Amino acid sequence: MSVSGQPVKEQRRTRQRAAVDEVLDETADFISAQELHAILRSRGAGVGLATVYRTLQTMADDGRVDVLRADGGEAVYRRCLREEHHHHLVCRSCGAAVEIAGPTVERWTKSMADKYGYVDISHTLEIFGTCPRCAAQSSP
Amino acid sequence: MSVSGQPVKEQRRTRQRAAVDEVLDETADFISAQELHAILRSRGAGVGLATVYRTLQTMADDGRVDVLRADGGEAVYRRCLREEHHHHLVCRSCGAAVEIAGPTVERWTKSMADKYGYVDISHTLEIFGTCPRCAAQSSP
DNA sequence: TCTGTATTGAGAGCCATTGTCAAAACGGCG
DNA sequence: CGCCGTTTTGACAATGGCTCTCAATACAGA
Repeated sequence: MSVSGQPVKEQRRTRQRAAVDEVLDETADFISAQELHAILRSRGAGVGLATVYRTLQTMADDGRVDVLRADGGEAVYRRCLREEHHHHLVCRSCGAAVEIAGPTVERWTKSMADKYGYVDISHTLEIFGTCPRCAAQSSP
Repeated sequence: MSVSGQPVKEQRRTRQRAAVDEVLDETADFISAQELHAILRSRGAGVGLATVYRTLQTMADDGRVDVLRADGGEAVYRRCLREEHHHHLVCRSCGAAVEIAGPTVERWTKSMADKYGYVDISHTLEIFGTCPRCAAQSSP
């Protein structure tokens, strides 16, 4: 996936999509579709849940947001700064994330795949931990 | 998780748990709880779905099976050969997996975490691709 | 064998996510 | 500016994975 360019079909500018975009811009942490929907709702912006899901999905397909699975398997989204492929160092407690690139890892996965004859490779790598701020709060 | 030892509480040997164990032994690929349940059912061994879930979950907690999330977020399980921490090269098409260890990666994630002050680190890394066998079938 | 406790299982329940489809919103065009 | 074909939306139903409930049942040690 996301190997080809971004020959995105349509893409009308609508109030709903703008709203979702806005929330993503303001949020530095990974959030779920449900949370995003709740924020919009509390903010008065009426946007249907289905629309939030659709929008996030489209954005994810286009590579405009990053997706990863929370512990329970729930999908969480985040607007990323760097366009290129990268990974995250995510705070288990507050969701704060740092984007990191790992040329070493990329090379390593490639060599492993080659070694075993696997083709059309992709990979997922996320690091979870407790960020400095949260760590400080729990043991002062 | 799985940092501490395995102070597993009880663990009675039951027909159901043995059945699940058996299927896992015979299966080299990652399979979902639902699939495992279907296999048991087709085999005549009556084991409730809830039990399959519970058993797999317990095994996962004890580190006796590895878990990872399929594309749709569904959890898939597999009995692993090596006890220590490792990763997988998984076939997107048939689920066949190769276990691989990556000292380089372990070191890298550790250094990244340190760099940003994150503590109590854990990480997930899985490589997906098409195995030689499946690749051969699709373009002969 | 007896007994206290761990385990099971059928089914209800929970929750994230997707499908449906008529009504509403876009945006290019005249 | 209003028209129109197409894209989007959204309320709600429907899926599907997974968990909870709790009475019935199967262990395992005495």
